[in-house]
Amino acid sequence: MKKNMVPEVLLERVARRFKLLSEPVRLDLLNQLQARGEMSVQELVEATGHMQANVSKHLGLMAREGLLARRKEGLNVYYSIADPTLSALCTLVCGQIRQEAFETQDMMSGES
Amino acid sequence: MKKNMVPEVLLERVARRFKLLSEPVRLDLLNQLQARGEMSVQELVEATGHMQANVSKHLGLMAREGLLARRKEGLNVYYSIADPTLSALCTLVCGQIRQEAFETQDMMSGES
DNA sequence: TTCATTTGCAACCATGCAGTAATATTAAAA
DNA sequence: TTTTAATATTACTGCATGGTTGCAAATGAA
Repeated sequence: MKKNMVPEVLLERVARRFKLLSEPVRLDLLNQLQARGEMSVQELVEATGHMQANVSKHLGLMAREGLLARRKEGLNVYYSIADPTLSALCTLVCGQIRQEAFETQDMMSGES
Repeated sequence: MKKNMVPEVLLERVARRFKLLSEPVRLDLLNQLQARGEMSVQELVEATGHMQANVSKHLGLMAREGLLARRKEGLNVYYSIADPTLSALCTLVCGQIRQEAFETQDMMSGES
């Protein structure tokens, strides 16, 4: 019997939210925005070294899904983090991964 | 220039961790394990209604990636949650999604 | 031994999606 | 107007992976 039912639609929404965070390029973009605040597409392209079309695609997706806010000004489009839980999520996962790395003597360095 | 560099390998590990949580079936299994503790494959099949081969596949993957612990006893194999941050992650995302649903008058019911 | 139960594995198919190149769109500047 | 810059979109390719089927392996019971 099905117990502890969670509505199918909620499972799917949660899964889709996690899926947005399951790409290194998107995490890289989010990390930049977290550290430097609102940035234009061009700034993000320069900061991360990824191709413009790819950056634009990922930013547009994250904005459509509610993770980012979008503001147009002249030729530039500025993106910023809109989901207040993002940093907490990444901090949790980063911490756990560092912990696992520590336990297996497989150390890593760098900021979250 | 690349600023606020995060090691590529860390980005990939974080992405892979989020990816594990980006499937409704896996979230369903984790939810059962969170609510009822250690369970056998068969119990999880009955509790969720998914096919045995599919459940086994997802459980094996999550165990290999460190999310679950695996214990064999006779014919049965028991899985349990090994990553202590899982419930916090799901709670954060569920809460945010409920908040967004509330803000858009698109209410949902059910437990996390 | 033979049979039944539980679990895992291999092979297959279909879908999704990341990356890229080329082009389109928009807006400002000359 | 023409040109230039910034961003988005389209079409395409290739790869990863979720679901299924069928079977194999392991274990215990008859």
